Amino acid sequence: MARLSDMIEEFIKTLLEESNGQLELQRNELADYFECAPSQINYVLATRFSLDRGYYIESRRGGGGYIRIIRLDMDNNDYIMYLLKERIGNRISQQAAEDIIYHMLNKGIITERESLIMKAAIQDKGIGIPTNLKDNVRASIMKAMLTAILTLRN
Amino acid sequence: MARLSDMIEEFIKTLLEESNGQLELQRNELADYFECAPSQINYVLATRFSLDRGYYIESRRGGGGYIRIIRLDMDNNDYIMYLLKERIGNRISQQAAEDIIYHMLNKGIITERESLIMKAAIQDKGIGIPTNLKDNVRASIMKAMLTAILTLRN
DNA sequence: GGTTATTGACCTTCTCTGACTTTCATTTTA
DNA sequence: TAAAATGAAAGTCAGAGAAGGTCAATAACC
Repeated sequence: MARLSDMIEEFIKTLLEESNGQLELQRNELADYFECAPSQINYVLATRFSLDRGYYIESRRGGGGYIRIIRLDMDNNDYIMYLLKERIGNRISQQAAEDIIYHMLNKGIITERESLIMKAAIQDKGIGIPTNLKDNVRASIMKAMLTAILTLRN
Repeated sequence: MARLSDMIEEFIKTLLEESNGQLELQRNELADYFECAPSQINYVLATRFSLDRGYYIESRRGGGGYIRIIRLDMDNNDYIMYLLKERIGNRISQQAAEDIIYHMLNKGIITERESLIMKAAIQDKGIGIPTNLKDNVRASIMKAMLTAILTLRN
């Protein structure tokens, strides 16, 4: 018997298919439709539409709130996906991060201006907190920026 | 666009466009037009036409009262210098930083791609350390990125 | 028995309203 | 004519309402 999560996953994927890889939905509406708890939707999003699986989620609370699901183009972005899934873990040094940015510039994934902004954001000086945490913060920031670039390329 | 606030924001921006960046309006009139509470107008002004987003509000109460909305048009380099030297100190909230990035995008100082990268770099989620330090780290990163942009433009 | 799924209670954020306050111009009154 | 009253604005703020988020406890599955 098909599990609820699977059905919701299928449903969302169909919608994504119909809407060119990007869609907005209302959490409560969807939960009503499947007669389940609203938090069930979060579970499906977390387990089936994670970054690892090639999706990016944005949302907004309050009146007029929404959840936006974006399918990322994994095939044309395998280098970035590799960076996100394997190369960058919880920590990364400034040198390593700069090397990655340099490489992305060379491959034409980002512009020179973009490379300068990114380098500024991951500098030791920029981060300005105790050294033992810097590499962790840098890894977070780096991944957040890379994810932003992924959503751009669709 | 479901939200009333967004509709009012759009409306005001159209008026501003037509009137060369400065306009006067009557709060109650506008509230009547949108069939909402007058204080809704204040909410829109506070959240969408803040100083960080590049607008300045003047008003006068009593008979013949008005609200004047002024779009700020500062030289781009001066604006960045103001951000670096005055606006951003040791700490800045995510909302304020996002408003500034939004404003820079509107003024054509940065591209949309650059704005997304910058927003990613200053997200609470991206920074991933104890809350009490986030605003400090964010301020550092923001200033580092702005400095990079400033050097680019010379 | 351990992993995966589901729910519900509680939290956070954003929007919108209404009651109350303040300010200013005009008109009335002593 | 100066002070008081009136009316016409705009401002403030707390609270209700409308979304989505989190997490721990339980249930279902393999």
